[in-house]
Amino acid sequence: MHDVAALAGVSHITVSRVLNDYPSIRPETRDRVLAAIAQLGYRRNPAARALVTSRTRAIGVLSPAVAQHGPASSVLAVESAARAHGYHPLVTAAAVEHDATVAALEFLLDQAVEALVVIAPHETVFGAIRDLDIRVPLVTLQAPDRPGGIGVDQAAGARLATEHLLELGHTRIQHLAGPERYLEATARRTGFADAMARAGLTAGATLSGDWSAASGFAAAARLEPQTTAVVAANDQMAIGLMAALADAGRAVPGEVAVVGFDDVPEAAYVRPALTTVHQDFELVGRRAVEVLLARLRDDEAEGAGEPGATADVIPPRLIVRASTAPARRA
Amino acid sequence: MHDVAALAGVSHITVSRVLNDYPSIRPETRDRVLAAIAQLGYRRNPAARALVTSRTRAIGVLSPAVAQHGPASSVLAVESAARAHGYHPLVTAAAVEHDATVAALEFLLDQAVEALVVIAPHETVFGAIRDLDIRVPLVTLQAPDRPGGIGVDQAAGARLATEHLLELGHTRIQHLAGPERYLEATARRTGFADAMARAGLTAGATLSGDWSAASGFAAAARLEPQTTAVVAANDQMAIGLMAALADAGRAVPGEVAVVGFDDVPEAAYVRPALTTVHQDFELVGRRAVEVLLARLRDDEAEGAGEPGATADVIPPRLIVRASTAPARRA
DNA sequence: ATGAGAATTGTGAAGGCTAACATTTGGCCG
DNA sequence: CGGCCAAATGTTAGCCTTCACAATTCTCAT
Repeated sequence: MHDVAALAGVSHITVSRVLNDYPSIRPETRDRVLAAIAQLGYRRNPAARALVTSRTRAIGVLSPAVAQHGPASSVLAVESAARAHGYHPLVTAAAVEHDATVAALEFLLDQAVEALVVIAPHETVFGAIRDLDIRVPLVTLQAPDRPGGIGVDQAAGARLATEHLLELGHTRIQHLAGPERYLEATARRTGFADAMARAGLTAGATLSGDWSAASGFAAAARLEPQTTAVVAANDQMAIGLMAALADAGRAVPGEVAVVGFDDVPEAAYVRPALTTVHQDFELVGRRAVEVLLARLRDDEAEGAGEPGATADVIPPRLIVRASTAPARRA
Repeated sequence: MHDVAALAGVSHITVSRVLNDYPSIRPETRDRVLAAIAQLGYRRNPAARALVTSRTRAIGVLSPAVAQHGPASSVLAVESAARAHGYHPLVTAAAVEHDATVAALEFLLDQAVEALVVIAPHETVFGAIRDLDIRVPLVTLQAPDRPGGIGVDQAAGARLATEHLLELGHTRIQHLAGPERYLEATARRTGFADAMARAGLTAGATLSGDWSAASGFAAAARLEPQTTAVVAANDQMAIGLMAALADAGRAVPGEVAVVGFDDVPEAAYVRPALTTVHQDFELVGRRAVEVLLARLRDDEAEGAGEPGATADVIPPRLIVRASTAPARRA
């Protein structure tokens, strides 16, 4: 910076002002400085900047350590939203274990992130958050019923899926749930149970998987004989389940109708095409960053009067495809 | 840090030494400092640290802006490898356009990353790299034939897939290629062409898609009537293609055999299960970080004597499933 | 012209940390 | 029991920015 100033024939503070779009700078001076910067290939040192402003402009992102569509989309959305606001994301993946989660959060906190986004949270994360006494704004994605939660209403999505099957005349329905500790999994299960209860029906036993197609495949063996429809907690498991049914010679949707959740890009291209619940991950990510930045601004303005945890609920959308059909009359 | 020092009854430099595992500190002193740190919940300011050491310990990751399995896995692998070495990743997604790529790289460089990883590079990236005069170590993933490239041998993978079809007796084979500007796409296309040429066969017209299942689906319409097998440049397109074939009542693999690429988790659970080429993304990511850190160490040791661009090639593996079968005799 | 006020630029300090050098403490040998 | 060396700890300065305040220059109305 010193060199730039010398080359442009100004003081270092003028360079700083040009860099920060300070209003009252003579255009000619600005040009001279800009030229010097370009000539020298100068880049401002973010560490020095962060030191003096005490703002890192970093947002920590805690994501599950899987390459699945949902989390990956969320990371992407958060990333681009953050960047659009001049922030940069520090992405860290962690397994579900308490220690790993704590370590990952510690890592992010050590980097002095100004805010945190937790994607696809599980119970452990909340424990870790409590243990750590986190002082930065934090949102959790896809758990809109929790304080600080933002995302698609998971329970509503599962309800939608279930009601779709009910409307088709199904009465013997089972739920293929995700791992218990994931908030998304429990919310979806609740939504399913709600819809069944509301219809005055008793659900079949809950099957459970680990989000993977393999676990959906395995779950098929535990399907009850009278079941005519399954609400799967995500598309991967639904796809695995359909594969197992196909292998067993049981027609989908003829004998068993299947609904997924997430609307992964492949959902429309498996056969039969998967009826599923679409989530707007892009919007969720953008909204999360907006909320975070707003809270950051509030903190800056004055410590008190925090608006608290404004839950932000985005409605899901049912996409009907070929994997669901009316129940055959008994 | 000052407060910690006061509480522990030592000077700030001793605190710094404890934090940095400096050898000669009396164990008792260390414990006292550690206790003070814990009591105060003190965290070292990374900006100040970076300022004085002039090391940010940040690695920039440029990834394509898609939530697909391949890139997502690579990001994840790079992330965990970097963290294991005390670095943190700055992930930035960019579209393929030149300007977007330059902007993304500029962004990373502005954050003073010490090294760069470019995932799934396309031609534009190399142009952008040239334009920017990048002075930090850089590796490109999945383009092992380029200088600084690390990854699975894409051409070899496509060759493997093609040879598998040839062994099954297929002679009328078409390639469903990825977007032209992606290095992975061209390498795979080359591998396919090689294998065909070696077998003395003429390939059918090259179909092209954009990596998506939808584009694979659309490509089915352009399949030549005599074609009995297709080598798709990725699994998504293969899945889309199979869906279209199923809709058209053409049996897979009976009438048309299909091979994919990537071995996405769903590949084993579509029906027919997809024969594909497996890549060890985890290993690629780890290797990339290792190479980068080694180069960083070398730079530190002395400017000269750089080992140059050590290309690092990882072999792919063919996974045979149900979507390929012997060609029917003519 | 001349002074007021605005516009533009400059000076000095500080932010939290580590490196280099300086000092103190403790152990051990003669 | 003094002195010397190594171990342990302290002092000072500086990394590169930005902020607060200060000084200069310019523009006009009088």
